[in-house]
Amino acid sequence: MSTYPFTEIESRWQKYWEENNLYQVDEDPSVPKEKRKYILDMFPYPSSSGLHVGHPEGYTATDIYSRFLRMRGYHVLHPIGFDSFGLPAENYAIKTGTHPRKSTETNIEMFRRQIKSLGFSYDWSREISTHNPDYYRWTQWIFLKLYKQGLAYEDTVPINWCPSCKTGLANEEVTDGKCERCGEKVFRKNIRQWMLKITDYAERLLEDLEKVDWPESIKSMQRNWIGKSVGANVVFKIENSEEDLEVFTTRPDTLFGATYMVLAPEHHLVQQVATDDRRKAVETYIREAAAKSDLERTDLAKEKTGVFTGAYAVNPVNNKRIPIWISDYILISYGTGAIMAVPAHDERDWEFAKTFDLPIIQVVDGGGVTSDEKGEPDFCYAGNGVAVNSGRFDGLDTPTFKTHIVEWLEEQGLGKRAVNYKLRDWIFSRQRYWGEPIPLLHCEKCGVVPVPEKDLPLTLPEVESFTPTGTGESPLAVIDEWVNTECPVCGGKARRETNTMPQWAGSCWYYLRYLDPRNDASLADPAKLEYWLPVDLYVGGAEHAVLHLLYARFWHKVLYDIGAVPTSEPFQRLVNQGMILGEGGVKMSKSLGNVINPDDIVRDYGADSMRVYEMFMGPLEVSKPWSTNGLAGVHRFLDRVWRLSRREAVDSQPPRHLVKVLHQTIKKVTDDTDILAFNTAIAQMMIFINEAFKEEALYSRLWDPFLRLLAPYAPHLAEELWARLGNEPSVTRQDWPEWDEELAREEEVTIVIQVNGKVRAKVDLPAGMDKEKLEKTALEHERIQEWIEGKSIKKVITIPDKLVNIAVSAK
RNA sequence: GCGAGAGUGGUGGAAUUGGUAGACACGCUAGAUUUAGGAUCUAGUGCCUUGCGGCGUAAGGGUUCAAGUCCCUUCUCUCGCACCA
Repeated sequence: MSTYPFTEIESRWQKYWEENNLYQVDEDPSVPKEKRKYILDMFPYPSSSGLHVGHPEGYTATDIYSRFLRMRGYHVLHPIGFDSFGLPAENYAIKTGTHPRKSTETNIEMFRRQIKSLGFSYDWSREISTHNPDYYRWTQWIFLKLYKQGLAYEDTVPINWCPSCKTGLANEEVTDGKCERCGEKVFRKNIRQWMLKITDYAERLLEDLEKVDWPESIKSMQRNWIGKSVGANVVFKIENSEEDLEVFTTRPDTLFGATYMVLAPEHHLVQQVATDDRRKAVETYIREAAAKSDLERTDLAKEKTGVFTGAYAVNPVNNKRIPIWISDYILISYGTGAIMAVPAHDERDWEFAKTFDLPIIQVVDGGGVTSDEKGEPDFCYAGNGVAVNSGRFDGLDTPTFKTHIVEWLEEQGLGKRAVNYKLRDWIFSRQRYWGEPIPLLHCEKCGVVPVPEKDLPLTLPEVESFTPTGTGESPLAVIDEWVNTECPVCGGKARRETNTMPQWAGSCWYYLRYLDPRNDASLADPAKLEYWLPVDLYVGGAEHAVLHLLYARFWHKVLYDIGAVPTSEPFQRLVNQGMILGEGGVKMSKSLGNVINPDDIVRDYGADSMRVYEMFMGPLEVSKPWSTNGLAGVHRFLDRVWRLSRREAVDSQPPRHLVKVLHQTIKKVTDDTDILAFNTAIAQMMIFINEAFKEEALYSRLWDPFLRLLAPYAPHLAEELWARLGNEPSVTRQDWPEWDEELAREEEVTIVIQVNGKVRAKVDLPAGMDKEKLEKTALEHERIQEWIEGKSIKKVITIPDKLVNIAVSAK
């Protein structure tokens, strides 16, 4: 393949950019707020396998956009760093004995080299790594703020325990009942944990989604995850008991249809209400439920199970006695851990009632519910409708009934409006070594005591073995000289907290540290936070929709509440890049052997080809398959640019049609780059090159602006050709070209002539011809005459510069 | 099941407010050049048809002079959630 000397060109300009600190940015106060842009990539976890082709996709997009903005006069902050705490490095340490710091830092070096080889315009002076004590000092500082705000608490809770990783996992790290990292089946285990009260922020996390410019799918996933439900808590009396039974329902309008109650097996009243003759069955059931994994409990396909407790509750609306059951389809962690069951109007209750032959009473007329011989409906209707069998409420529609019944319950002191969220508090402990130590002490006298801020960072001790103890404690627990310490309050004996933070901690606030990465007095100078925040564009994978992006928003809001950041949301605009699949549209994976290594691409085709190809594949947001042929096509385009540049440059007036294509190209590339439609911008540059290639000469008046357009996309090649044109570097410091609408205009347009909506002729005419003239031309057209002959013309629609449509009817 | 999104040539994908469907690229075909080439250049390339012409944007219906685009119904695929009362 004929090819231009990309290797030499690329290394030359990368060196030049680095030596001249071309992309370093400051907080110049003379730059007005609207001319400052913060363009952020999701920073990578430096894995041992190096960069894959998915990384450069998002990184190239933000790089092109950053370079484009700079050329248009913006002050652009575009940083990068590494999310360097986490399990893989620790698992590697367990296997090989290599200290995670060592393998992590080796991996970071590899990533840094790979990222630099693609010519991204990062401000490397701001690089950070989350495992660095200068960084995690502030992660710990934020944790202490959370603790002091009452947002961190200890609790012994059943957590998802991965027997292979020997650690607890957050709900979000469990997929299909299996550990997201190792695939091992997860089961429940009670362990003392540090929890963060993200639930306190549920409402604001939900509401503020309105304020941000994010993909609707991500917003919807977050809403779904937060899972707000509005309904009522209703109190039921228990027969022969002092205790009341409170349930949460979103359908208080179906109270008259409640035919039984169900408690979660873990509900605190179960033991009390169970009658002696039922006690044995109840206890057996509780034991069985406890032994089940979460996966077994939530397996939808399985039959409903449960037992009757022997006790009865009283329905407050009609004083009917209804039996109390227990079943594991009721979750202790949601609502009150108990429900009123309305089998006629809830699918789950319906199944349960059918299994155990419990009564079913229809109370909502959905328009089609019929009754069987027992007088019970023959299917479950969960929608809205008109109330029936509900005493004086009969005839009310569902929403009205809900309002009325809640008012009535509140008057009677039997219930009140209630809101529930699916969102749970965040289990913030990991029983691992390679994470930020939680900066707390357990003092024999004072209880839990925070490490004084002046003693931060609380650094990780050196250990011999990274193997988890498996008891639920981290490897830190066996380092006596680290664990045993003095209480800073009373001076007595104290033990350090041995749990570490989960991997999400460091990534919750890294975008703040970029603003002031070497500050050792605060997490960042408030003036710098004020200068740059919020992030104007954040690009990364959709896999972080409810993990990183929800946690980061939560921390940001806490920091906002204590006055540490000036905005209520961190990321104003979010774009998810699509996945890059292997050739043929299958997933890229090691086992399929179809993984593309960016190093190979850079070596064989060059960084510019890699960049332009990844942007040319299709829209940024969608998944698309890799194609080496497609890559070669893009490389061919850059090679043509190179060969064109070798022609003799002339300063004469270029032909009109080329000037026109150039101005059309400037317009299209400007508009498309602005909306991240890089694929169509590149297509337009190809059109320009195809046209220019037909000329003998190289017109420098066209070439200069074209190179500016090319610069964000293929910065090395553009830089080289810019210099060869006799200009001083750097092209990236030049102004973005302007187009002239007049020069971009087509003077001749093809007019389509239709008869009854079908194209019958096409004519080339001068642009801007008026309607009458167009219509006349169309009607007189020879071919059209044939089509309309002997027919009567009903209507003629004329769209200037586009078409003439003649509607005729047969006569 | 619920929620979100998507279905356009052999392939990746283009198509303001409804106004020439298939830009650009890959692949393919033919030719030129070349010792040769998977390099380069030129031409062609949605399907059917010798031609006139007809048919074409998942399927069916509707609105309109005009529908890939708007409305209704159905199907398929991808992603997320999943007994959350």
